[in-house]
Amino acid sequence: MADRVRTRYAPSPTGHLHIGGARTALFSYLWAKKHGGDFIVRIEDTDVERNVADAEEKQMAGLAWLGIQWDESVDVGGPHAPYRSMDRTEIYEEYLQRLLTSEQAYPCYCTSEELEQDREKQMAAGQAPRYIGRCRDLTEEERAARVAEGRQASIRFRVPGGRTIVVEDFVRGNVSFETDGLGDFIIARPDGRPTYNFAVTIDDALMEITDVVRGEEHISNTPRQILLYEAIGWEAPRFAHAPLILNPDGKKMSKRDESIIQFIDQYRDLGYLPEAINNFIVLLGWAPSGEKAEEEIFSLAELIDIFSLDRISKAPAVFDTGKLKWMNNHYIKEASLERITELAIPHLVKAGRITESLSESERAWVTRLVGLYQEQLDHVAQIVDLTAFFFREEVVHSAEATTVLAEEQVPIVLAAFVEQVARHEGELDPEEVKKLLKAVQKETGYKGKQLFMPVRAAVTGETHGPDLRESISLLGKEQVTSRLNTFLGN
RNA sequence: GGCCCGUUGGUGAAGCGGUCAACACACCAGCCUUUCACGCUGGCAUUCAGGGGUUCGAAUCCCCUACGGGUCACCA
Repeated sequence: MADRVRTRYAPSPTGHLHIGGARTALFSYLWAKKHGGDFIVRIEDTDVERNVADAEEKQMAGLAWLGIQWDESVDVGGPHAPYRSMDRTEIYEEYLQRLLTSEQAYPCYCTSEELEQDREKQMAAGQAPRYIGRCRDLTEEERAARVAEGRQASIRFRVPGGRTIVVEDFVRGNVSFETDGLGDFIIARPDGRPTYNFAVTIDDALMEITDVVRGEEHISNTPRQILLYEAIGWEAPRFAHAPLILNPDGKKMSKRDESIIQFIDQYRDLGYLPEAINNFIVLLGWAPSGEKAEEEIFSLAELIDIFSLDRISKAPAVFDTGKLKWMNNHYIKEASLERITELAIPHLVKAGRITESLSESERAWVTRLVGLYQEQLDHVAQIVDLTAFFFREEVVHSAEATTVLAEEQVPIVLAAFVEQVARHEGELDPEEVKKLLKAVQKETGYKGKQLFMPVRAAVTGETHGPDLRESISLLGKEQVTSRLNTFLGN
């Protein structure tokens, strides 16, 4: 086996990049990079019926967005091309023939109906459903007879009986399986296309993958693959099976599950940051050790340094949406205002708040607007609702605002403020607003909440909100004046 | 049903024979602040699914039970 660590992420092109897939890819990537090795993305498209047209691009785009860079794949090529299973059929064919010739595999003529019946019988009898071996020891004549009947042959691997296969797993330690519980499994369909277990074994071996990282659902496939490696005379790679990811209810995440956003591009579209997603996802079933155990904010570079497969947990990981929000907010606060603004603009455009092409001053205005909310955003899309009052034609007063505005000093304070604003020349920058408010205070004698709350309530319609001076400044002289006058009935 | 695996607070999670059982999210209280948000400070498991054992000593090792999960496809 090559010394250089090589890992791979091998999705089937059936949909967008999923949380679970992203985690598997991340783990694989981190492990390879930690050892200065290679990370490969291979497309496992042997189930042609299920393949979805642009799923391959979607998967790769998702990885690219996360910053998970591959060294070899369908787009950049590499020394072990091609990287798409269905482009490798002649390779599988070669090994299939080899197994057939050595009688380690044999043609099976059973129909789906027959197999289904077998299964039902076994289930009814309380037995484990597995292939009963009807075609296992057919003579040449018997085979010829089935072919003459017009039956099609799939190819089964002849599982040796009475053996114990030990899977050496980074996370689970040694897990053993009895071959007697396996049953001969199909490695190629009647049309010659390999099944997953066969293709994955051939591909991993030929691509010199040293460490296979994948989800727990694959662990029971592993003994089959080990048997295949053995039959062909290859050394098996090391394995690491990551635990399942459960939804917040502690149930297995299903594709239809609506309690949780499952696809990476959905997070991207909502304004989650890739570094937050990576950081959150890596903690799904993995935890750092030693002094790093008390930390949980990690950059990709840092993760490459501290990640280790044997720190992956055996217990399922629960997707904690509250934690994700907190983490994304953390990264949003850390990001530059320019970057967050850039992400916010499309949302504001889509909501009809601003136009697509912004003049320099408009852009500066939007930047300040976003800056007002940057620290409280869980995800950037929230900017639309948060900034609603800036764009409304008429101020809508909340119940609390109405209460505040009923106080007796309100008309006096507001009238004084309108007057101050009207008398002011030039732009209303925050410092100016501060001075005007101060002047109102001197003039009317009202200060603190009695002064600020009426102004806030009348201008924004809310009793809560971001910095008042900046808000008023952003609203501009005209808007503030008209809103105030409307309220005062002028 | 067979075979594999898991089970620490409201939640995520560290812990690998001797700790007052980390840390974080959430929550509560206080501070900061014109409000909200942010931030800061403090509080929050006498107990590690339950029951047996091993040991001077167990969340940590062994066994049983319960619960949860994976898998037994011509899907990956």
